[in-house]
Amino acid sequence: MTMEKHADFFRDVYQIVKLVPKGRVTTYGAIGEYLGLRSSARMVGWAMHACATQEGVPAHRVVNRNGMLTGKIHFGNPMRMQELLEAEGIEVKEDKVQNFKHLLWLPSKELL
DNA sequence: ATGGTGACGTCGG
DNA sequence: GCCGACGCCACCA
Repeated sequence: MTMEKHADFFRDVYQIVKLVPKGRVTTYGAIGEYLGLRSSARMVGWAMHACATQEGVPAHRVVNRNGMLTGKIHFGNPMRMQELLEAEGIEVKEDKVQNFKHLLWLPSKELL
């Protein structure tokens, strides 16, 4: 029942995350806004938590609106998220994506 | 039922 | 620019 609703919600979120280009990042709020969830970015975070270890979803490309790696804790190893980003050429310093503004990928703009 | 918590964000001060 | 309040909504004790 509600599980199906959640499943739909998860699918929507994951689908967008999968569209984030390698070497770019997006935010919880941007995803929520694109899905018409107004400003319940928390739900996006909740969805991401549900897929934390799942394959095929580049969860490391989702950061908060300041470009900070607030979800690093949920990657098993706290360093994992940063490593994944750096492996894509993204520079991370003090848990913050450098040049964040330039790397930001907004579904509402770049997606048709 | 209720209050606290959280991968968040906006607004005031 | 930092801090607190508030809005958000699912989850958990």
